[in-house]
Amino acid sequence: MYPGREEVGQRSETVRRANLSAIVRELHLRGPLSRSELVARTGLTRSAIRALVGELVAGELVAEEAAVRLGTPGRPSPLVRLVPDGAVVLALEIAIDSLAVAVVGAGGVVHELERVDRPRGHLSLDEVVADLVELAALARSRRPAGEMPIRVAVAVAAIVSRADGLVRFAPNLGWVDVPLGARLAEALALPVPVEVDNESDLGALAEFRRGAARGADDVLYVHGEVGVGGGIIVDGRPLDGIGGYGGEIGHMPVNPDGRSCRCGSTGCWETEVGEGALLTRAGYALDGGREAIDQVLADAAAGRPAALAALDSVGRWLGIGLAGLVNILNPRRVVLGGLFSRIHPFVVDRMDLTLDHYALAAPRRLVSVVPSTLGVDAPLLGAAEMAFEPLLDDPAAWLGPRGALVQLESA
Amino acid sequence: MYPGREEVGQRSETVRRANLSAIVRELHLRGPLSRSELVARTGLTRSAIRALVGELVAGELVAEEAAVRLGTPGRPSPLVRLVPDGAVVLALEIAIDSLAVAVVGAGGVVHELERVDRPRGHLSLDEVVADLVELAALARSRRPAGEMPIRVAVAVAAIVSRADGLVRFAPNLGWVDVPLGARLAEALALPVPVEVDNESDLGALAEFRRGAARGADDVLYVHGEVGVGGGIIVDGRPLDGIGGYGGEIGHMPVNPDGRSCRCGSTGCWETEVGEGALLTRAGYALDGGREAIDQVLADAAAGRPAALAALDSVGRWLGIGLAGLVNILNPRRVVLGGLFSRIHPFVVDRMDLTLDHYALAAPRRLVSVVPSTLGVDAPLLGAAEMAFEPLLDDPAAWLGPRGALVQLESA
DNA sequence: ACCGGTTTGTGTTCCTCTCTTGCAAATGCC
DNA sequence: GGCATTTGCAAGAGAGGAACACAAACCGGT
Repeated sequence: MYPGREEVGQRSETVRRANLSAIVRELHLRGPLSRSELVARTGLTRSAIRALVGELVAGELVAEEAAVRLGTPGRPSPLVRLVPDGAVVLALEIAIDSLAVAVVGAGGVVHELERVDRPRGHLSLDEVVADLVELAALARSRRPAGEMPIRVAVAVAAIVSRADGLVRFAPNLGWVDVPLGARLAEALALPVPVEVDNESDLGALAEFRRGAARGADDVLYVHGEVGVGGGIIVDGRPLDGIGGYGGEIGHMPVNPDGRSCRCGSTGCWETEVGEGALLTRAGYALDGGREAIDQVLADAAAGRPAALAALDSVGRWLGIGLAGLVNILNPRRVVLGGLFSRIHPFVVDRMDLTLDHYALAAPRRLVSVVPSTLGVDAPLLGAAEMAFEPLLDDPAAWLGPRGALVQLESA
Repeated sequence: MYPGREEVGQRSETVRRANLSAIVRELHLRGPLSRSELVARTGLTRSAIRALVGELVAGELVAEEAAVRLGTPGRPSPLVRLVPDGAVVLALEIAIDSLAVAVVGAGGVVHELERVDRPRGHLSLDEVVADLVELAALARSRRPAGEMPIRVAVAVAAIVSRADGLVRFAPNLGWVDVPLGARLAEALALPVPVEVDNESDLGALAEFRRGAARGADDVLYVHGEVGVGGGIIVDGRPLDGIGGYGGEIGHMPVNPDGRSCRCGSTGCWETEVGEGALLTRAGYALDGGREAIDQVLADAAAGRPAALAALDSVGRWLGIGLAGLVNILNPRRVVLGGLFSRIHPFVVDRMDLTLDHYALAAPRRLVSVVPSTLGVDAPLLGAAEMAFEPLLDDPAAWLGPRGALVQLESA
């Protein structure tokens, strides 16, 4: 129903492609499955599954193992699993306080993960790119020689134009209209595309696929750091918007006569729930970074009134903002990431009560607000998930003629 | 990419179904097309198009006409068009001030349209259903005897649970948890399903398909009446949310310490931009209905300060609310419907300026805010569009064996 | 402990569905 | 009349479905 763009005609090859895609996607998302489970999941016949899996096995993307006996009657069905080294991606992240890189294999296996602290403040594109390239080299050096990721993806704390890999606005880095994707592609010198996306959008994807929002088709991921970012999943698909700028929930006006925001607007949500709001209300200096937040949490745990009051206020404004978003989006699950995940125990009561008041009853009843399960790595893992999309979408393009995994040129 | 639910396996029939659907959908959305244009649009071969169109012609859903000569060289291509009487739907609307019914033919041809004023205030379900049935009978009486709509859809100013046709909350009608769909189906006594949806969601669909948002894949429709409703299109698909309650933008908190809202919350957007806010600020009584609004607009046209100030305030709050929505959704187009369409000339400047301040630069640049082109009929026409979906989705199910248009039982 | 019956699943062959390819004919502008 | 475009038709290729035989494990009775 309601296809987005021009529906192009289908042909026999389309069917095969869609079916291969369905199998690989199931394996990627749910882990190893027996052939008969694949039959049940896809609705295809044994013959078809057999042929399709055979093709994937020949292409060394998946492997079949001896049947596991699980107490069920009948002939055991061979287990089909993605081979973790069959296809890997390189995921990068530029966060406020750290840089990270990961090599992730098909099925979501994290082969390598490196995260290093990063001083806050403005750094040049060159510096950041150089650091990332070094990290990537380190991670890749521990992998089999000659291993080539099928794609590279970067999560960055910024407003990003996905189509061209341009960082539009990154106040924490001091970047405006910076060609991150192109520069990184050049510096990495890998013969594969480099994609760039917002860290909150990718955090949403990761929590949706492998975290706290698994199984929910409508998801809102709210990422608190210095600013507040959001990632939205609608009916299983990321909400990107026309320019890929969707999900900038931190700049939703909730208090139009309130404080001015670094985006130039006034009363944005992040001026009430961001790191700065918490620190200011708790009586700390703004430039304390993570240590200051740690201090606030320690104070709160110790029962100090200033910290508790600050957290209470953040909890209230969290509830107010989420109420609006719940009314607009009617999600099944809201996942709190970053700062919000850390303060969750201290704010949950106030937040829930506020949500009860400000949200409509019907959508409120259906939503659950939970902290992130992937923690700081959510955006990084989301980048990996995004990087796998082309493979999941068209596995045949990655199956070499004689079983070698090669990348075919595609439009 | 990113399929929402379990991707079911595809088979040959799936291909045919998808291709038939693509053809019918193109014809429905773009109007008559030559066979060769269909070839270009779908990417299928002439032979395939020939066979598919032939099947549709045999089923009397489409007709082929003599080629039009348009000065192009080559053999002229026959024009394929949906026959307007081939499949029709019955669309109904329960608005604040009126009831309406339409009989719409494939391709969006409005055969009949009746709208009658309705007194404001609480009416029982029985009364409303009886009125609608009467209106429907009137409209259908002017149509060929024996004509049977393929589906019925109702737009209603309420929070609706689409899945079961339940009206959850309709403050203007005084309804809570009312089984509108079931009762209407019973009273109409037509052997076809009756669907119920929110009038703003359907207005969005209509403006997206045939109105001011045509060609834009990411759309926000904002409907002002007593309350404020919204309809959201994301990448060409309606944003329903998990319970179908999505798009309730009227209850987004924009002024959490402001007035209390009839939904039970405080500072909802509609308390600042709804009809009540406008009337109150302009110094009129709240129960004036449409006449009072007319008076405010007349006053404004005459330059009376109170009316101008009230409109200015509404314009400002419109800009504030839209800024949040633009940041969250990054739409290509925002369509103002209902009350907002009427006051648009008076508020556009203030609204645009406010939007400039409160919205992020990147998404702001890409969006255009325009008044509705379908006016009061947008929700009604949206209901028709929704009612046509099953046909567009699977035309074969509506092609009888010998060319008669019959509805097949489907899961 | 043994031994068929039952259940579940595989392998293989042939069939059907659907679109593509290739060639010849038709049509209308220049 | 030449050329470009499109149609119509018949043969061909790709892909999954259906049916049958067989294999492997569980289950219960003896």
